[in-house]
Amino acid sequence: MHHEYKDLASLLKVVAEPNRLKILEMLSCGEMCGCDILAHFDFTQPTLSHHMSILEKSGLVNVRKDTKWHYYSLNSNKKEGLISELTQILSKTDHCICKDSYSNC
Amino acid sequence: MHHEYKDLASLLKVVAEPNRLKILEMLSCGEMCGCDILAHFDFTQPTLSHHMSILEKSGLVNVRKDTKWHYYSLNSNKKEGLISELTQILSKTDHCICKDSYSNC
DNA sequence: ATTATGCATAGATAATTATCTATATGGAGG
DNA sequence: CCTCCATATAGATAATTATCTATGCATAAT
Repeated sequence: MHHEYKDLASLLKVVAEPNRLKILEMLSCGEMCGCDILAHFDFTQPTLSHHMSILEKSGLVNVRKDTKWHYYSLNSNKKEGLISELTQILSKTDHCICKDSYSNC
Repeated sequence: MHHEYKDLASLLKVVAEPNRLKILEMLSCGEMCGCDILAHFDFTQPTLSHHMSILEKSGLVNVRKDTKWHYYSLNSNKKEGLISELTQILSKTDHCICKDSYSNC
């Protein structure tokens, strides 16, 4: 399995969770701190911390730490990269795996 | 949690797997039968059957059954719906959750 | 008829993960 | 110094899932 698929799948996995999708949508409006994000959910603070950590590690979300508060924001470059990679892999292209020499289709 | 997030997350989960991503890319070139798809992978036939079943149920892939063979193809409408929904949820919009009355951001 | 092929199903297993409670850390304000 | 508040970490658990082997079933080919 090529890195291409694994890497994109990993990033998609980050996004493929309803709570994280909602968080990302909230951040599309602008920067928010953790406690304000938490107010929109039913789960506990450690669970939010878990989700934010995953979003952060993926690169989709940036953090700005101001003393007590952590301000999260959407990384637009990463977001656009995700969408364009997904779009490309699902679209008919000349360098599709089906065109290579190992293929018999 | 609104249906919107759950539904989109479910569809993203289908796509967030390296082998299924590769299958979808292969199908972007056109229809393929199961055995030809299998030839591109190291896993066993029941595993492919599992992945194709998930792709089929999601609506991303259609099947045409011709006697012994099952010919799989990409459902372009579903594909485009996925990309547009993801794009929209990650973009700043007027009807973002942050704009509603329950929000304090 | 018998064998080979394409695909599905059943059942088991190991890995991942979303969640919880309990606790720690670290800054703000009295 | 002590108490609140925002966040992180540790450890446990239940659910999901990608994979395997074994087997069944239908059609094609000989």
